[in-house]
Amino acid sequence: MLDKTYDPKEIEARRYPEWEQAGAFRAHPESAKPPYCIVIPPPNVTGSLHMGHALDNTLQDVLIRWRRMKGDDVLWQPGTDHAGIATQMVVVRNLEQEGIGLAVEGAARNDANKKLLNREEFLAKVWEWKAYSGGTITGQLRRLGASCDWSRERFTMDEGLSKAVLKVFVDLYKAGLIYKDLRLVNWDPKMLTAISDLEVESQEVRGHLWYFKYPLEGSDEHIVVATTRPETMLGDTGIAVHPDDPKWKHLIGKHAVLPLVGRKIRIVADEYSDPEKGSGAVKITPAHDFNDFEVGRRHKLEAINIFDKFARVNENAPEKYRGLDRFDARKKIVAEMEELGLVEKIEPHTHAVPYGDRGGVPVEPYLTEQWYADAKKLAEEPLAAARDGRVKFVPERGRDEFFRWMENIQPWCVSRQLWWGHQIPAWYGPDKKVFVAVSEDEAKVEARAHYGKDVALERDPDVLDTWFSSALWPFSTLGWPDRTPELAKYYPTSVLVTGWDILFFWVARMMMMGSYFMKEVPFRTVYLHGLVTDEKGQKMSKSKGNVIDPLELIDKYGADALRFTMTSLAASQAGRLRLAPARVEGARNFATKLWNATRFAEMNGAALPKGFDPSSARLTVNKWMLGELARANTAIDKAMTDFRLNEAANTLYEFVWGVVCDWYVELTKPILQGADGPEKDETRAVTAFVLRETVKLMHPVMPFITEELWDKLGHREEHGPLIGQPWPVPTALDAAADAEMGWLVKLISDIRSARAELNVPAGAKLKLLVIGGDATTAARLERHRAAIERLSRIEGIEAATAAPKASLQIVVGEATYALPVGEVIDLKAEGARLQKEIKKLADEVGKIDAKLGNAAFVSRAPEEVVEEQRERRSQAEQTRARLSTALERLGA
RNA sequence: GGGCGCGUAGCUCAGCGGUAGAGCACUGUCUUGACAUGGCAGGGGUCACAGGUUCAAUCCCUGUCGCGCCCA
Repeated sequence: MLDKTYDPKEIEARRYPEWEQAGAFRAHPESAKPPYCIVIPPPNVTGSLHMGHALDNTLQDVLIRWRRMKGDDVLWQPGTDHAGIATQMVVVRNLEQEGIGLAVEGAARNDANKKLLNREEFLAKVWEWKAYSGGTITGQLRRLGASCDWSRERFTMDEGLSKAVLKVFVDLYKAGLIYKDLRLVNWDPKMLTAISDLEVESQEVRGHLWYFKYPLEGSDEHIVVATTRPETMLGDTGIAVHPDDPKWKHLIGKHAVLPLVGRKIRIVADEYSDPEKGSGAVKITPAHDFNDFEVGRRHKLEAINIFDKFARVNENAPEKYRGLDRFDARKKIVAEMEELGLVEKIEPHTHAVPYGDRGGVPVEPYLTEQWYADAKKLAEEPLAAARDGRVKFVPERGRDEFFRWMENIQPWCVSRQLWWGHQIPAWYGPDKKVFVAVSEDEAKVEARAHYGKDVALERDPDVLDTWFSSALWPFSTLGWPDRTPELAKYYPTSVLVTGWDILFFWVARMMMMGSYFMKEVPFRTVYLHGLVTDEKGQKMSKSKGNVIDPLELIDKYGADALRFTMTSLAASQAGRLRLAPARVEGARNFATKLWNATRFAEMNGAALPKGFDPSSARLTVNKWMLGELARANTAIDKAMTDFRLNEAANTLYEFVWGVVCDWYVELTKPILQGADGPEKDETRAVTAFVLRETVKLMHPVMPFITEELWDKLGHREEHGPLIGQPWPVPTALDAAADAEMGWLVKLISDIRSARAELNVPAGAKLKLLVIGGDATTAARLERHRAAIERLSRIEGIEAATAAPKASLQIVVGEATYALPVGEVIDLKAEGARLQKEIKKLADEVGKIDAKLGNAAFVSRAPEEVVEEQRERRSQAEQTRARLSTALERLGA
């Protein structure tokens, strides 16, 4: 006997290891079954599960478990990401707590008392941290129920994947698609590394626009430039004005003298300068602004780098500013310009400032040599694949977003000045000549060939962008560059499930690398979902204190409840998915409901006879139930196929609660609790059958409770665990049974409503008099007598010619039903109720008449629509007429 | 500034040419032998606003307003 309520804790803790140890999650590349593969978006190895993971991985697991039951050879490829910059940051922060710093060149100014680690020592600490916390997130994914093939778990820095990274870098270099270049890069002065365009977030900042007067050479005149960044004037090498600007065009070709520095700078004509903005004249600092860099190049202006890597003023500036932080330098410069009377005015000004997404400080455009990948070239094939449908996006507008990004893509800066990551396989000779090779030995061979002798080589200290290795994930995890059976069978993978937020970071780059190295896009479908936010639509963050921890929800309501909630949340077209914790509670209640329905079945001897054939059912209620099951089955398959997982969840909810529990269980109680015989046997069998199939249909969404019930129902003994069972195939529908049950449900509902509205005491048992019922109705009433009596609290059903005066009356189909209530009834209230019903129907008839009276409607609308309106009118009118009769009789 | 998405019941959201739906909340009622984490019944909506297309618009088109996201 099942317990009264479902207790997820113990069951979840037991079931998961059981599956895993039985190898239920294993892929079988050797099998003849068709492949279905999803690669997990690898979470940060040292991270922990948040709501985004819970959503993303629930959706993947639902698809995976469904396809597994459908008979595919399923591989859900798990693994973790070394997450270079994020992990390095965490470890650095941890070390700081212990008073340990990094021995980064030039950084020691605040670190006098600190113990400093060199690269090797630091990496040892990171690996230590990984060993300590690396299992956390995979353990939490297990708690969620994720059925990944853990025997194949990979890590972006494990040996095989590192080998893939090296090969990719070297191959792309040799193909000219990776190159080193000196250009402006987004520099994070806190993390002390270059970052890619994508890692820059612009934020609106309320700042100022300073109007500086730059004296003209050999004149008392000034030219006024407006800037949001006064400190960069130390690196100004020119001034740009619009060629047609009447205010300044006469100065083109002349020179100004840069205040505080004394440098002579040229005034150039360039359309970049907007006469409407600021003063119309722009100071040009080629080394510290992307636009200025372009202007500088057009006019051959010198690029003077005035900052060091900490964004402190360097030796290229006048001595008194050296060593100042950029913001201190700003203050000092503004003060001095004011003293010199060179500040014309200062306006408040709101503008976008680029921030590093990790370091959280404004990034500095910084002139350095970095490694770049030719993203434009690599994007060609993915773009073609998206255009011709080799890769599909769900929802479709993902494709447009993808185009928008890929068609305007810039070179991808792949080098990072970090220690944690894949060190770039490039070695430099004494003359800085670079040798790119998969190993130092091979680099040496190349160097020997070049120099004609052995020389000392020095390896490039930089590491690769984290996304470089995750871009290879769909094939590196399958064994590439080796030609493994896994690679042959599972690539391209079936679907990639991820959030909109990493469409460019990750999805686009996987498509680039996959297309290039595998000659085929890495997945057939990209399924994108929104971001989970709190109830108010606010992004969850520690600082706001609105973080909902999925593990707490699992503790409180069970993993299945969380999964159900995530699944029913999934389809929103909005970019954000607001999570109301009450929904999780509702999902927990749903699990309890299913549990109790099973408990009911168990208590009533539901059991599946060997070889039971559902098509042998004779009772209308059972035939109908089996039809409803088939309907749900079909709807769920359709929803899953279309990636409308919320619809699958809603279908399950409505089916289990609204159909099985509310109606089938109640309708069959008289049979199950009545006399023994074939009807009882059949109903017990159908109940057991329906529950067995229901548990299968629910398994992808709620794996734990369903596996438990499957076992408790005794199926495990015979067939093994539920996770490996074949998915149900819908059976045929029975239209006659549907019609009859529709009638029955309406009859019972109408009686219940009338009773409740007239405040007939719930316990009062009334007689049901049938007036004007035909033979079909008589037969139906007879067949369902017990159910009607029980569900609508009736005692006795009899035919009659007219309703007694004091009775409730309802109309269902061709018959009128009277429930004599004697003194209990308030005749006025019953009259009002009937009048309300009549008015509703009359309104409907009126509306339909208006439609049918419209010649354009009748002639232009499709025939079936017109016919349907006529049919509805006739039904409504008949019912209205009968209710009017009933009302008259009440008054009589 | 450019692009996209969203404004539907008190709240969170489905629906997206032809009877407006769910969950939660709310009201009444019921401790009936599966379940009070429940049953039964009910109230609540000019589907943001204004035009247009159509026989017919919550749904398609245009514009306005509000909110959000992405890109500059």
